[in-house]
Amino acid sequence: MNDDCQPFVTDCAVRLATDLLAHTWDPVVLMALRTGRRRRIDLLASLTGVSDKVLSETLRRLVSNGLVTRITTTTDRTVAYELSELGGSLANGPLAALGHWAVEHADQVLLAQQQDGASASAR
Amino acid sequence: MNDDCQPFVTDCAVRLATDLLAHTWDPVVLMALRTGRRRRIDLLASLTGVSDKVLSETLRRLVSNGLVTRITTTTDRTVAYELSELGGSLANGPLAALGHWAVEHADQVLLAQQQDGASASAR
DNA sequence: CAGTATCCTAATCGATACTG
DNA sequence: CAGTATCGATTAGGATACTG
Repeated sequence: MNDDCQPFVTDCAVRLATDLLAHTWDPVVLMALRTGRRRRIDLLASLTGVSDKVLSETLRRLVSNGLVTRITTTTDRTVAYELSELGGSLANGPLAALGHWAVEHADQVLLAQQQDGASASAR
Repeated sequence: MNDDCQPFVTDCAVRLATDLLAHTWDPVVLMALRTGRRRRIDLLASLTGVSDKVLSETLRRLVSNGLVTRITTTTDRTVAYELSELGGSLANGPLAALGHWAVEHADQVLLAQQQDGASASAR
């Protein structure tokens, strides 16, 4: 897939993971599903900013990648999504770590961006 | 920036981090810089698949976000890039964790993708 | 409700050529 | 060497309307 990446395994492997999270809403949906099974409409309501279409694409992609399981209840015909074991290991491990990092360092990132913007407009 | 995200802080905060890594080569360059200061042309050679232009954009963006520092040696006029403290905390922390996760779970992801592809083409 | 189909805009990425 | 400019192809994402 990205076999042409490079030298140390993890340098290249990280591409596999970041590709999994590359689409804007993939990581957000994974985070949202950490608390348990959710229905499509619940996700649509709780994730401000996702469009109907994009959420569909996101869910389909997450299912395709084996991170999320689509559950059809035969009794009342409802559909729900939940993290697979694989998805859970990603969401509760590295993804959560990324979230914590973001919380701790957000101010530094925003500061750097502002400074850059300021110096750029000063040119 | 993405203040309109949502309920639990980390659900939204993760967007800040994934946005930082959203562009294909951002995480790869960060990983490559973990081993120390590198010159632009070295990166271009060691990262198979990056185009000249995209590497430039990537480096500029990483510098803008405060993750990478651009170093100009006044003596011999060379230019090099290295991780900032902020970038190091990301690359050696959560990003490395993501790399390890990818190494351990790559086969599962690829398997899921293949199965999905197989069932999709069987329809 | 879940999910798909269309249309449209903006942004990425690659290739190539060019400047300091 | 570092870095920018331009063109073209591809794609992501939003809005909206429609089907099972």
